[in-house]
Amino acid sequence: MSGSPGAASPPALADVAIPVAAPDPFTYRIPEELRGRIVPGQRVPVPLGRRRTHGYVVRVHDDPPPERLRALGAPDPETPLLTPPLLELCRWVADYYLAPLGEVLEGALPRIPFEGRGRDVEAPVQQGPLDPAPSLTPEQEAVVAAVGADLDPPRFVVHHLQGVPGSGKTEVYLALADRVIGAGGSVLILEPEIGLATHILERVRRRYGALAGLYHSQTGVRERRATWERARAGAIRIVVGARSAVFVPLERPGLLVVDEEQEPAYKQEDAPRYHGRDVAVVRARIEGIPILLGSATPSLEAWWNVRSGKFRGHRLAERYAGRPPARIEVVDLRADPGLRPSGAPVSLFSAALVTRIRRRLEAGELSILFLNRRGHSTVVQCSACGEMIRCGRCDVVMTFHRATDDLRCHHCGRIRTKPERCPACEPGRLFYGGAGTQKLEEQLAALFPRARILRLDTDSTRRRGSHAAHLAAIDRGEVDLLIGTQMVAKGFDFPRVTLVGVLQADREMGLPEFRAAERAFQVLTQVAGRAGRGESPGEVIVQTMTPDHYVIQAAARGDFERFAAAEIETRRPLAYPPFTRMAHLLFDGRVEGNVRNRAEATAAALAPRASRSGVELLGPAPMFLTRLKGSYRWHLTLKGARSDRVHRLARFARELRPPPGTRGVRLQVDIDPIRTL
DNA sequence: GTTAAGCTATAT
DNA sequence: TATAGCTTAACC
Repeated sequence: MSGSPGAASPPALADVAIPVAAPDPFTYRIPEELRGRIVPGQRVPVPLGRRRTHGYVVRVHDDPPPERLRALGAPDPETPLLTPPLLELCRWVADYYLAPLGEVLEGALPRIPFEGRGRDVEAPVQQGPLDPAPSLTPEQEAVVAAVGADLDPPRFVVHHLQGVPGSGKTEVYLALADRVIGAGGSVLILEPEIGLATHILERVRRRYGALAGLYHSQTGVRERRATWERARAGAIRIVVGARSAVFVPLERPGLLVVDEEQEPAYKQEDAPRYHGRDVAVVRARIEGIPILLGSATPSLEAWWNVRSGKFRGHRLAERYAGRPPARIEVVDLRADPGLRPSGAPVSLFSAALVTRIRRRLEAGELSILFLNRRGHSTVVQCSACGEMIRCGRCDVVMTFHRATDDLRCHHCGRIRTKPERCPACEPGRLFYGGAGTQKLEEQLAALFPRARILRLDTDSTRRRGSHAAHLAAIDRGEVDLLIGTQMVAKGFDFPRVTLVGVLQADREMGLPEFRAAERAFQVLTQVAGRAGRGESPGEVIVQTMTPDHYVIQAAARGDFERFAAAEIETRRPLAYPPFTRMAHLLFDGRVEGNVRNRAEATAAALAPRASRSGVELLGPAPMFLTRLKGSYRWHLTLKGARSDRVHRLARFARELRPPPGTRGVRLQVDIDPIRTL
């Protein structure tokens, strides 16, 4: 290459990240006619092997080229799809989560057709007068003032708002949004799931009309692209969305909000396995703007960061309109009079719960009964030989479904017709044990034959639109008893609910994961928060076999501090997060021996490096769900106080060449894992 | 992701 | 010995 220093000719090479599972970008030649017109962030057509595909320019340069070099095509569109800060953010995601940059970029952008000059789609302008901003409580004002201080001039600070359910966190977000939008900036609000994002958007629309936009993976391609383009152009100034919205371009970004920051749904479970909340924090840092994380039950990590001064913490302790928090009563199922000698409850209901339900029915109020298990019977077992009906592809028992009169695997979806006799010992009779929402519905109907019962779980809301239809029926007052899985625990605001019954609180704490207790506390608090949002005070009954457990005790008192203080002391001696960072290595394949071999070989290669760098290596061990969808699963966990060292070891493991005897085994690396079952 | 090359189990 | 069926490595 000629390189006369003064008259620098435009670079001749471009690194292009292609959405394939290749770890590094590919280098292409920039043809003469495109020299000087190629910049990072552009999408370009490129040849790869014998086909033509597209990629994203991530760097232009004149470094020594690789042996083989092919030419890229004209960028389309010419305007880069990624602004420098978003490209930097995607680079960080690819590097931190060990994902190919091309795949990160592809996932960060909506589908934009080639040659399709970004025609601006008209926003649906419906809308009469907009809602005025309500006046805030002094508590809310104080938070707005504190966060607001970092808006102008903008400064990267992580704020954390802990507010009891119903304390008006959303109003705080919107008051801050008012300021940002008033000053010509834009705001991004992330919600953990699509349903919540849609729900919040309705509120935001009433306030900002066409300035508001919704963005998530299930909005149609057209709408998704339209929102993306309008946000980039500054026509939409407040975007509400789920995880993937963290990559939406914003004109003059002024504030990021992550609502319900503790929700595990922020973690994407397939590659790239990023955490929406954590990526949002990095984006705020890159953009140099404040970010506000909100929660009723903060993640232990966030709580710890507030304590250690890394985040600025704020509180909302009062419930809206001075409503008292629901009264929570813990019922010890072991002491219930209706127990069998074996200790198993005869019915799912304690006498206390039945009394309360009856009272609410008489008063014409709505009760929610929470059981986090769908289906009818969670285990079908032979009463003669003890054999349980298992999936065969997964290492789990199958659940009996009454509606379809069959058995289903909740992990792979396999359906098996209901056997009349035990498949193992023939004469044996089958016993339908364990309760899901369908059995609960049955027992409830037997107890209260005149009550109007609605069951809300993934089975009853599978059909498109049925979820909304059910919610509408509740709104119209056509339901007396609402049964549900965690679907009923989140976000929705039914003023008529005055009683919440938690059927099996212990269910939530049994999983062999270090976050099980945290998760249980969050779910219990959330579901309890559904009670007493209207005029009448609420009441919560928590049925449990372990009334003294610290999770139950703290949840019953609505005392997050008490929970966190206890939980942190269980994590400290075991060196779990927030004291450490983790990386999870999952090996899976059809041949169990090979899976095990690869896990063991990887562990052997990692062990000396791990001990040298102060990282703890757990395993190899078969996973809790050892077999899933026909694959065997083993895992290794890396745990250490230094994030960079844990990360480096995970990268090393990924780059290891699989030794012989490990054919057909896949390795999935998960940084900061949430689920490790 | 896609493709071609390489390898193994199984048919011929 | 041929071939399908699957895994691996490379793609710039």
